[in-house]
Amino acid sequence: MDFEQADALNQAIRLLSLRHRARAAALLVPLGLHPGQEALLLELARTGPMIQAQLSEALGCEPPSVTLMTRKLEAAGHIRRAPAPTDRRASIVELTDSGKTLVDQIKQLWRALAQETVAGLPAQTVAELPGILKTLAANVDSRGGPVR
Amino acid sequence: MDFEQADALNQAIRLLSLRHRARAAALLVPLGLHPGQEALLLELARTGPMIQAQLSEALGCEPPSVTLMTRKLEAAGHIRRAPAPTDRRASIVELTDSGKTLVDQIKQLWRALAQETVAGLPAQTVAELPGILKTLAANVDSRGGPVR
DNA sequence: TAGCATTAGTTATGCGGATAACTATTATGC
DNA sequence: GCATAATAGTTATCCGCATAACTAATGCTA
Repeated sequence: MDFEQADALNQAIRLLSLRHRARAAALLVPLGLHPGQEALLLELARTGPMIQAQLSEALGCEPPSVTLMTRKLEAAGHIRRAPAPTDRRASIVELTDSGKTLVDQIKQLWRALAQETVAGLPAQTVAELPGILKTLAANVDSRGGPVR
Repeated sequence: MDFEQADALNQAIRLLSLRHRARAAALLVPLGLHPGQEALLLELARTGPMIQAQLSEALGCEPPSVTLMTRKLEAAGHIRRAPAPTDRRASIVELTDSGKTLVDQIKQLWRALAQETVAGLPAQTVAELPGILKTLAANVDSRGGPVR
């Protein structure tokens, strides 16, 4: 692969990242959320209460990031952190009622964003897209990827 | 589109963003660069000297971000900022010799990253990918996009 | 059981990127 | 020609996410 192709790909990924995040941010403003927080709330809605280490793994970000995000979401009243009964190091994170109603709103925005994102693409491409993107993400996964 | 599909897509985009950026960061460490800075240097290499407003437009980020990045890259000796002769508000940014040699190294990393990213995908998919990603990015472009 | 490695979480710090508010300069319309 | 709008850039502040360094608790093993 020559540099032109490589650059086109890397640049496209970078630009998509910026734009998709910016668009998500704009949609989340009415909910008082910042991009990244919606992923945490959706993960809790998907999987149920879990400890921060699991959140960190599920979200694909590092523990310190989870610490700060959970702190802010807790301050906003959307989640609750309770000490884990079996492990005094861990704290269990769960949605509050406020968080649950927020998740419903996020889900609607999420559908709108996805639809907007794939506008104008053939249905087959749209259907294949999540799989392709997951492959790409797995390929560059620093942990467990092609390196380690 | 139902929520499951929308969520799969948005989640895949978010994860790819994180992973691709993290992998780029790891590759750039030996060069003493942080992710995002390589894009600025590559843009200067592509287009030649330009003012910060043009950089902001080309990189798809806001002027304050360019201010900080150029300041750090200038402190590192990779770029130079000179007052524009025709417009006393603007400053022209250009690569130094150090920056030019750095760009050559970045280009190699860039090819390696792109190749690593698309590993295992059929050639046709790889060929179509930049176009697809650009379409996605354009679809969610907040400025000039489907909204304004 | 004593010692040590592992794990959960936090704090400190740094960068990219965003918005808001501001200054300085250039362009435009009357 | 002058007042006003538009543009280039900076500063301040916020958030996500990262690494490094640390504490506290758990698990394992000799």
